[in-house]
Amino acid sequence: MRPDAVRGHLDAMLLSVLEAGPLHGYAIITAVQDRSGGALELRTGTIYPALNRLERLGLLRSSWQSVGERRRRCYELTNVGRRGLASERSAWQEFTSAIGSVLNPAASTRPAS
Amino acid sequence: MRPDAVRGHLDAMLLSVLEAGPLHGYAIITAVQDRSGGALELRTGTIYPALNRLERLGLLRSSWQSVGERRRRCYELTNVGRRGLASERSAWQEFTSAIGSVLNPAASTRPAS
DNA sequence: TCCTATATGTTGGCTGGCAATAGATAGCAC
DNA sequence: GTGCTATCTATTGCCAGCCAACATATAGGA
Repeated sequence: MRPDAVRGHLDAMLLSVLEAGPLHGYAIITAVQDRSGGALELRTGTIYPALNRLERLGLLRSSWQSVGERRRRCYELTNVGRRGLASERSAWQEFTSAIGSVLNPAASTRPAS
Repeated sequence: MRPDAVRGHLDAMLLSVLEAGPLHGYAIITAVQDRSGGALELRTGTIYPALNRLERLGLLRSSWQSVGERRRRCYELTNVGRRGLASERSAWQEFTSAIGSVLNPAASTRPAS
């Protein structure tokens, strides 16, 4: 998988892995990696700025937690974020449908060519 | 559809619309638009440099044709281009599969959460 | 005469993920 | 008790690659 393949679809993925409940940054990286079967390895320089941006936009909210001496910043969806996720999902559908129909046009639309 | 939605998938689409036979630049734009149901409107600043690059890489070959006083530059796939298209198609499958499984994880992989 | 469609091309700019870097805690193996 | 790895957060600057804007020309209809 090309490194910056997620370009344009990062927000959707971040919101999606947070749908089931709050996660901290490092856990988000491993969650995406797990869900994608190891295909997607997000970098810290990719997600931390993105998480900040999503929080600034009101799609996420964060809170610090302590585990021993460790500090974790946990992110969770807001209601705005939930609606954002829904629209990101439909945008993904439109996107794959559009590109997909160019790459593999349905035979029925080009009957005998 | 966001303007630069094709980012990273342009080559695949160009090779794909040329699979059935040679086309010139302007016809490629309308072909992509038609196949995508109007969702994708490529710009000249997008495809002409891309076509040149693909020719330089040996995936395409071009030839000038005249229609009256008009000059058209027709592009067609080389054998290298045909193999390139095949690998672009499988890359597209892997890509949609990876992102898709993050956006909509199969219920079976998270049985009762 | 003007507008639109057809046709090809270039230039500069911007977006956004990434590589590189930085630094801290924690646990295990040796 | 020393390294190595995993866990955890964060910033900076780069650059690939598509796009907007621009430039140019033929052709045909209103």
